[in-house]
Amino acid sequence: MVAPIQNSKPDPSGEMPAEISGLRMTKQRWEVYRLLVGQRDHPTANEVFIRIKDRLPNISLATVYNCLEALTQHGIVRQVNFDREPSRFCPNLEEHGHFHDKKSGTIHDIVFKPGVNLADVLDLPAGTVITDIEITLRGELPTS
Amino acid sequence: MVAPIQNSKPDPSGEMPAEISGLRMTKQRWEVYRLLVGQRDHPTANEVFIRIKDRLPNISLATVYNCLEALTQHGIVRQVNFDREPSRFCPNLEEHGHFHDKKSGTIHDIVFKPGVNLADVLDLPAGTVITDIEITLRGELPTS
DNA sequence: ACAAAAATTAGAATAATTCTTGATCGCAGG
DNA sequence: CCTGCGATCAAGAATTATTCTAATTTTTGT
Repeated sequence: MVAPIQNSKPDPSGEMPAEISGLRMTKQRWEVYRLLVGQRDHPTANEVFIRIKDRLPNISLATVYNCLEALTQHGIVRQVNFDREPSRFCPNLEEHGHFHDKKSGTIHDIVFKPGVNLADVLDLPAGTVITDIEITLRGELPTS
Repeated sequence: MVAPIQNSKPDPSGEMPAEISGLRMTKQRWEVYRLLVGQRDHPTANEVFIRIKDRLPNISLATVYNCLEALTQHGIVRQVNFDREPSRFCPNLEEHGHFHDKKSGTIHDIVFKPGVNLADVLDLPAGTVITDIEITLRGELPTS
C-alpha cells in the first residue's frame, strides 16, 4: 500500500516547528531532521553525529541515536539496514527500495514502475497483513 | 510440481561428500549443512551452535561462524538479516523473500507469482546489473 | 516561579561477530 | 611409516554498533 503523500514535511531551512507528526521538536531533533533531509545520502548514526557537530558542537552520540529513534518511530524518517552494516537513515517516506552500488559504495532509492504493487506479484496466503516492506538490491549501476 | 534444483545438493542423510560447490567438506561443515537443510526454520548462528552439540559436543561457536561463512561464500546457504537482529541462515537457494510473522515470530519463505521477475517491475536505469536481491516483509499471516 | 516530566549527556554495559593464537588434522612426498 | 605443510579448529580476547544508566539540563504545565 502506498502511503498518502505526506502532510508536506516542514521546510528544513525555515523555522523549527513545535512538532512534526506528533513528535515535539527539540534543537537536536530538528538539526538531525534538517541534516537528513538536506543530504539524502543515507548516513549512519555516526556520520550524522560527525556532520552535525558544525551546528551542535556539544551533542552526544547517544542523543543522535535517541533523535534518530524518535524520528523513526514517528514515521518521519526511515531506518535502513544493509546486511549487518551500521543502520542508515533515509528521509524518503514513499514506498521504495534501496540499491547498493558495489562500484561506488553509494546507495540509491529505487521505486516500482507506475501501477505496480508488490503485494500483487508475491505469492502470499489470502488474508496476509503486510505492515512493512524492505527491498534491497546489490549490483552495479551503468557507468554514467 | 517442484522446480528443478540447479545443482542437486548432496543428500544430508547420506555420506559426507569430499566437497560441495568447491568447498572442501569437514565434519563440522557437513554437520552444519545437514542441520540447516534438515530444519528449515532459519536458525541463528547461536541456535545452530546449540542444536549441533548433540552430534559435535566439542564444536566451538567460532567454528560455527566459520562454517556458516564458508557455506555462505560458496553459495551453499544464504545469510538472511532482519533489521539488526542476529543473522539467520537458510538453505533455500531459489530466489525468494522472507516474511516475518509478528504474531508467532516465525519466518517464512515467500516467492513471486509464476512469471514475475522483480527486475521487470522496478524502475532501474538501463544497464543496471543486479547481483543480489533481498526482500523482507513484516506483518501477520492469517490465523490458520 | 515551581514542581513534574521529558530530553540530553557521558560513559558504562551489552551482544553479535570477528580476530588472534596456538593446537590439530589430513594428506603428499620421501 | 614418518615428516612437513597448509587448512581447519578451539578458546578466549577484541571489536563495534547500539542500548542502558544515572545524573544534569531543559521544557512544560499550573
